[in-house]
Amino acid sequence: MLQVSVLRNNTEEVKKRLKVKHFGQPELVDIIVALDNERKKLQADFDATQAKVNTASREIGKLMAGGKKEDAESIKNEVAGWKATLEPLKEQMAKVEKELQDTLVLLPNLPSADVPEGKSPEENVVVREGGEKPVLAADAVPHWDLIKQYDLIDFETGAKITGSGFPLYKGKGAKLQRALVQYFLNFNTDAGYTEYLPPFMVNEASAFATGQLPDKEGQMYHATADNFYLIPTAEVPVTNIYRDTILKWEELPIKMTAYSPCFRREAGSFGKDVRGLNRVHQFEKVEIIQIVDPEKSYAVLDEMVAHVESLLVSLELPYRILRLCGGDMGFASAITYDFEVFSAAQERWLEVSSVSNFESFQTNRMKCRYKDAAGKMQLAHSLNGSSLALPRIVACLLENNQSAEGIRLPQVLHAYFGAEKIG
RNA sequence: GGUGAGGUGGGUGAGUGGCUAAAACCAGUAGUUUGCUAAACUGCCGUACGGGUCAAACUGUACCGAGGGUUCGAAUCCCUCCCUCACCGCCA
Repeated sequence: MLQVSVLRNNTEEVKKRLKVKHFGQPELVDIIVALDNERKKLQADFDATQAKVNTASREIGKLMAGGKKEDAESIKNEVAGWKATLEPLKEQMAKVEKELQDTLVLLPNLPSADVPEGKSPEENVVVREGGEKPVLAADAVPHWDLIKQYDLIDFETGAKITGSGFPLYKGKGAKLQRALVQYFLNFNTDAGYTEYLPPFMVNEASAFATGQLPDKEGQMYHATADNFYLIPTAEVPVTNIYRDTILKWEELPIKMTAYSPCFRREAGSFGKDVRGLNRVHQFEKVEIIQIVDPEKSYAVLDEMVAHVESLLVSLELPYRILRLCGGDMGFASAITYDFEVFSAAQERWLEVSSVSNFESFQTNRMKCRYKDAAGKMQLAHSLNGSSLALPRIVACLLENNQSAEGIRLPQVLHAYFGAEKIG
């Protein structure tokens, strides 16, 4: 959520930047400022009258104590008159405030100055590529065939148990998941991130704070009996650790990592895009999250990008890093880098991580603040990234490393998996 | 799920209708003093939204789990809900 003060003081600049995100309702900015003006005016009126009531009430107390009952009664009558005017003011204020709030949450975060212009994924900018695309044998097959061949995942039974998009990992397939999660978590804790294992369902307040509500309600599974949402990413519960919190300056940066299953309804899409592990409703992911001093958030962003990159390098996968263009960015993000790995058998890039700086967009919703060196209250900045989402990593590991002798695993996984190859 | 107790500021904790934004203590912070691996004393020390100011000072309103209600006036009384703790039940 953007701060009204920002909209008020930089109205034109805000509209200009919203345009980079291809946001369709720039007029909301003016509406919000107008609503806020109205809010202020109403509050001034209300406060002045309430002050009179408070003063009179104290007076009544003194008069009663002094036994001057009649004087007290006459003031009471006066107070009753003021209070009558207070009621409609209060209602009006609540109405305007709600309208202001409801409108404010419709505005996406402003893209940072580094965000490239563009509307669609084709306009994302490739920042760099790394690793080497393997040259596969002529009979190389996509991961869904390899999964069958080595009996790693049973999609059909997963569909029977729950529905399509809920894979049932089996045998070495299941063990590979465990190995990857372990490896990723250790990689992150070695870099100074504190490990958490969060709840996998969250309440409404938490879903709102990180921006899933009201924007993406339909994308989450909703347990209506208790009004809980299944998390689409560990970002939601973990970032919410610091909801309604005032941090001390020295506590920053806060670095957290967490494994969680991720649940996504993701309606739409078809065909090749959704085959095998390309798109599923439940998948495993390890996430990294930081809450930092605003001055340092862009340096931290670079650090997180480098961290994820080194993780990919260690997996010996060909990858590329994209800077998303305005039109392809998420609602809450100020800048996003996507990581994609090359799936050699499908001959396409698959997204495996997304590292974003949210600046104060989430922390403003969450009321996550800190006291700076001068003792002044400031909103912290929040960032997060995947390190990494498993399904597509698995798809690429399988496809890129297939051979007549089985699937070779990168060195770093040997100890975790207990073998050097599958098959 | 049942019964009971309780939810007050960073922490402990007082406060059962007005003089309480809220005692006291601890922590924190600024300073004084003595001096030495620290002590003593003094001041300051919640948040939000307004007004005010270059910025302060100053000032208004709200907030004592959340939301309603009673009252001229509520942390304090009433109602609903949430949460925590204890015991019981059920259960991995």
